[in-house]
Amino acid sequence: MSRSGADLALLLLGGYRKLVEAVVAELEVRGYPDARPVLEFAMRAIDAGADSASELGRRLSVSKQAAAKTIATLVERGYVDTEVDPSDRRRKRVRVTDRGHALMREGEAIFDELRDEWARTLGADGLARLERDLAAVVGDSPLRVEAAGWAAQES
Amino acid sequence: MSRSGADLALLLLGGYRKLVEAVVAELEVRGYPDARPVLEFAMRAIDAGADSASELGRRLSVSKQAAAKTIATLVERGYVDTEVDPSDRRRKRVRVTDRGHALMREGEAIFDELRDEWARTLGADGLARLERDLAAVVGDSPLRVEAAGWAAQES
DNA sequence: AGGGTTGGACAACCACGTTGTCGATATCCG
DNA sequence: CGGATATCGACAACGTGGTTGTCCAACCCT
Repeated sequence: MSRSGADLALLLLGGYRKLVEAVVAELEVRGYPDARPVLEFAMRAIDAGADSASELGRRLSVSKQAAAKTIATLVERGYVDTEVDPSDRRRKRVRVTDRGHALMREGEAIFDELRDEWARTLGADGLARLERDLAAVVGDSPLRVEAAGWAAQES
Repeated sequence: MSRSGADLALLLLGGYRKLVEAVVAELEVRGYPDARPVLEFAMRAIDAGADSASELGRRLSVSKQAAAKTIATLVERGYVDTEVDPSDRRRKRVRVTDRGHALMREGEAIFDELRDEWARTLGADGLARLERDLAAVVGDSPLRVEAAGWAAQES
């Protein structure tokens, strides 16, 4: 029944976690043991044009330092590389590598499979309604992924 | 439209954050500047019978050490107190204080107000459907609140 | 009595975020 | 042209909420 507002929050969080944990787990199986949601979302933003730490920070509504750290681990893991911008030598241009793109493709595929599963239990129109209602209520607010610890450990 | 599975995840997370951020912000206004979601949820569990660190850890699907830390900060802030269990001197019984109960009441009230707001934009039946669908899809899985950093700073 | 299990404490660590400061470039403007 | 100002990235310290691992004391069972 879930009459309480707090339960509603938990339900929402539960849905998110369910999805994302499944994706991370499946990505691990498919050869990306170090995929983390933050990294996924950051790569999306980078690919969509946030090609520097400061810019990435802005897009993700996060400090540029946090963005820089994320980029550092992305580079470390080979999902992204950087080169100094010849037209502005302060900047380092960030680009998603082939491996990075491969990861993104896999991630999207898994996400979509999961969504299809939901569509199966809710009905296609049920899912559409869920998404519409959710969108109505949360608005198009900036993303802000983070949600840090949620699945930091594999367990 | 949000056709992608990843967007669905973001929508869910967005909903959760929207709710919880508002609650924390409002609690701050109402005189609980140090209320954190983890604390709220932990208090609920304690009040519902998880009266020791180990037990709380189990209920929240979290290590007993993590639970102990949470209890420590709860004690520090005066929301909870402990006493050794006379019938088992290893245990420390945890109990929510009056101030803790007050906080919980406020929190619930705010959560419910927010839920009412949602009901206003979605319609009562729309919200009910949302909750039902969500419950169907996430199941009655264990809570696992955490979602750590999400609002660690007040900004 | 004596061994296994459980509760809590302590320490080290990880992931992700924050501020603050700094030097090096770019840009704007008088 | 040249100096003030803004921006970029780096580094450091810290906060929050997790994780392991180890340890001792207390409990329970045979």
